[in-house]
Amino acid sequence: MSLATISPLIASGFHALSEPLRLQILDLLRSKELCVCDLCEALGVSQSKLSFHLKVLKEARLLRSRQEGRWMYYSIDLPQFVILEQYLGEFRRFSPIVPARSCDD
Amino acid sequence: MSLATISPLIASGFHALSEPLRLQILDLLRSKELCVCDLCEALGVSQSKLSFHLKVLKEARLLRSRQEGRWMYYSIDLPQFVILEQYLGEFRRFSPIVPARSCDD
DNA sequence: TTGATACATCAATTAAACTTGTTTAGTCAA
DNA sequence: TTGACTAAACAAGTTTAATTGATGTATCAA
Repeated sequence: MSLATISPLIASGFHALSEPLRLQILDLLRSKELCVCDLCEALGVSQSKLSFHLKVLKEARLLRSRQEGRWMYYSIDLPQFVILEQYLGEFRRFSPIVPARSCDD
Repeated sequence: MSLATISPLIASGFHALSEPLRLQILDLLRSKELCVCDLCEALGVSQSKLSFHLKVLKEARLLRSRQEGRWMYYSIDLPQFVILEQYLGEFRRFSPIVPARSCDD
């Protein structure tokens, strides 16, 4: 993967991950999918607020949604996590072994 | 690593990574350290603007700086990249194999 | 000491993100 | 149908982040 051509999805992915509440949402969804009302209750935030952040996560392709009756279930959309993980991993390939210079820190 | 207790550094790390210009800066620094004027010239942005973004990256511990005479050299600070990479990797451990459900996409 | 260079910081403005309350649309049971 | 419920969409207002231009500090060479 060339880092010179940075996909807009990369930046928006990291942006989606930059909010504490959104990280909490992802944490809750790690093991199982949940509907919005479950998340609302678990996080103690308003539905409207949650809806905004779920939209950010979904547009960054970190979440997918599935409707079942009147409930909307959200779950982790793994591929984009892998892409972001690999993006960060690229930095290891070109940098000296950790820690770089320990002599004069 | 428990995801329930989210370090502020995690969120600020992802925040620092959420800006296209900051990603470009990191890209330029992947293979070698550079001084601010090198980055200024390579990116075609004002020194003041660059200084602001370098500070964001440094506060997120993605960059380190080293002064040599009147030049300030910036370079990748790898450990935090590894931490963020591992944070993303945790999501793979609990989710089904990629791709999750390929039947009805 | 003077002037030039390299960079950081500040204050003011602009832009983007987030919050909150309300409205709209879809689902389901009675 | 009606009414209760769930979630998305919308439209404020508020907060936070980014940009710009000017100023400040340190280094170095003349």
